[in-house]
Amino acid sequence: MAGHRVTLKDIAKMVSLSMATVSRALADHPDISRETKERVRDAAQSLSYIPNYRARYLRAKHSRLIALIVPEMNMFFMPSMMSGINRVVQANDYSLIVFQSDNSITQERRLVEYCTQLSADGVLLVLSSETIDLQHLDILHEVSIPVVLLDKTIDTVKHTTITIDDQEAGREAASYLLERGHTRILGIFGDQRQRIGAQRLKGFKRAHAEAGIPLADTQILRVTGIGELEEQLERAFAMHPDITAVFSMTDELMVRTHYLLSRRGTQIPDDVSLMAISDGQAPLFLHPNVTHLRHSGVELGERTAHILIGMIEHNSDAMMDVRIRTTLVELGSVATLAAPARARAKR
Amino acid sequence: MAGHRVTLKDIAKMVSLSMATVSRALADHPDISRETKERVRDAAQSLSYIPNYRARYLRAKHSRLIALIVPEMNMFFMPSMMSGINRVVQANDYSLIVFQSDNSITQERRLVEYCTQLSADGVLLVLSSETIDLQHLDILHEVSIPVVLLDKTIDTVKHTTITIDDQEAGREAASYLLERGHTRILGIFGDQRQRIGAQRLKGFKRAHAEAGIPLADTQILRVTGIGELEEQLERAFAMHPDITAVFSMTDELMVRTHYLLSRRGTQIPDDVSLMAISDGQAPLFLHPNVTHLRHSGVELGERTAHILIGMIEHNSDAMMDVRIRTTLVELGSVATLAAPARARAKR
DNA sequence: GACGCGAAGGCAAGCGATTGCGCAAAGTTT
DNA sequence: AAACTTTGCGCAATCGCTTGCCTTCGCGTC
Repeated sequence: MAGHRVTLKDIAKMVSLSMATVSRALADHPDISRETKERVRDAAQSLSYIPNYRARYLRAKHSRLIALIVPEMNMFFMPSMMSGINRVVQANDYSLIVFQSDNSITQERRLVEYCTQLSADGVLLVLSSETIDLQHLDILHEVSIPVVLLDKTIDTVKHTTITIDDQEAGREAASYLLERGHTRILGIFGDQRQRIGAQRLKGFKRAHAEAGIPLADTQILRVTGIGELEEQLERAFAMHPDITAVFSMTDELMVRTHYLLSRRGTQIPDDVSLMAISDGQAPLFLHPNVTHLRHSGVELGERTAHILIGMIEHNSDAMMDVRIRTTLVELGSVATLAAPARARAKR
Repeated sequence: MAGHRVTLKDIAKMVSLSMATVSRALADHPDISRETKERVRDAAQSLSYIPNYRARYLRAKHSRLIALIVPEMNMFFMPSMMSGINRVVQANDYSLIVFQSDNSITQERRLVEYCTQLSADGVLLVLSSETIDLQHLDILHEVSIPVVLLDKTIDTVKHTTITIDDQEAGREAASYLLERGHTRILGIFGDQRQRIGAQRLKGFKRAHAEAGIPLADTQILRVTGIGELEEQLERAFAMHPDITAVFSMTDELMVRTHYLLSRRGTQIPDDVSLMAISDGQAPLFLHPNVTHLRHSGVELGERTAHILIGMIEHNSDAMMDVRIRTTLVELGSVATLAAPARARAKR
């Protein structure tokens, strides 16, 4: 019907004023008289005028767009993280535009470039599994678009990063189990090329070292595809019949482990205890609920978004490296074993 | 460093040509000579020129932005749906900008308006639970922005809608159970004000009617908050000790039901069979894997995005109503009961 | 030699807003 | 009454790019 969208010009024509005046009137600029403002507003109303933000932003040289690039949408971490991000992004009048790199560095590169072309005001990046260096982010720096890396990342001294305190989480989990008398713990880890996996494993090992408990390399599973888990698990149990606890680095690994354990008839926690690092949802719908070190995806998302917006608005590019601590949530999946180790823990 | 972004003007200056020529050269316009094109391209290279899409789009009167408004990011359906949407959106050179309405109609309204201000080329909308009419979408129609409703929706004759074939799914699930001899099935449903819940229930009832099996209203749980489930479940089992199967309308309800059943020591499927409508992920990490009617979030997302893009590009506003069929995935959570009902099914 | 024509580019008007500066009329000051 | 201030508004440039139409030039044609 309309044909063309109503613009300032149309309003200007209607009230016989210049576009400049109309613009200022709508913006409640002090230079404009009260009555003029009213006339203009009425006209805008009656024409059902809708301001064109893109034109406005073009002129203002920003976009109020924040781009989020994720490798994939998995059901465990992403939703809560995105929810957190989106909440603060929206609250600050930005819009979130999300891209998937499908874990391809090529895609990731393309998307980063695309962000510059769209002149995003900032970008949030969860690295793809193929990403091993950060050169493709230089272009963002050149056009001074701030970027913050979150969750999955690699070591860098040039970019602001915000992650779980992975190493500490790994350590705490293992300590928790060790303190409860478990001296043979099976650790299930993901791809070791990712920092996240490497760090959690490091903490896991450190806890053993600190407690003076030996840790065989065969107690550590490095699972790159969820399909491998079953076989690796069986082998580990065969090799170490004395395993009393299993630690799972992620939710995905945890639910799968829980399933496999249930299927082979292993009782949790009577036969084997289970513990994980989790964002806290999955542990609640597994029986028994699994004790975990909780990292809130929402919190990570919110903090990240805050930081990015801070960088955008203060034009700062101070680099920081924030680590979010996890909190222990004790549910029913860990048994406390008898005497010896117990005593030591109490000492 | 740069101070200002390199623009066509800078290139024009560098090669002493007009902006128009530079623009055409970069666009490989036939009016421009081969050598000029090369000179221009080289200059663009050396200045590391980045085209400003927003300026281009402003001029072209479109945005290549598709907005997706969702009520919330839950872990079950959203990730796969968004993944599907995003894949086709990206493949067609649009960008997806996502908003959360937090299940608030006020927010939803605001966001829809925001879409017009950003001049999104199209809107994908998953209705908030508070939405009971679609007036707030009229504004989209006025400025001719196509919109398609998906998943959670309400009845409408004015808007293109794409959903699971909910009623049929409910019917099939119940039939499946009935055919296997379950004559006392507990149905767990969500909020009945939502079309999705009402339809699935309708199908559930129809299956009973068709099979001539009585269905007490107490066999139907209407759960509006997941917290209510436990109590309702207990009450139902107390009232109907002869329940042999439970049907769960969604993943969320299903995992919770599975958990509660496990906790009370109910064996699946020996004591009680479990069946659900699901997007197919959760059933795999529960033990035993649960038999379900699968609806692919990815597929729904992809089809929806395709349709919307079609509407955008062909400027069509033909209204349609597509229903996606579910497929049965038989896993280990349903037992087949003995004689009587069996016989009837075979007949 | 007048004419036509294609090739290669430039002019300038947009897209829809914002904003520095200028200017006239009205009000204040001295 | 001359000199200043306000008040209220318009001019025109600008954001960065695209595109319809015009111009210029060289060349073939009759």
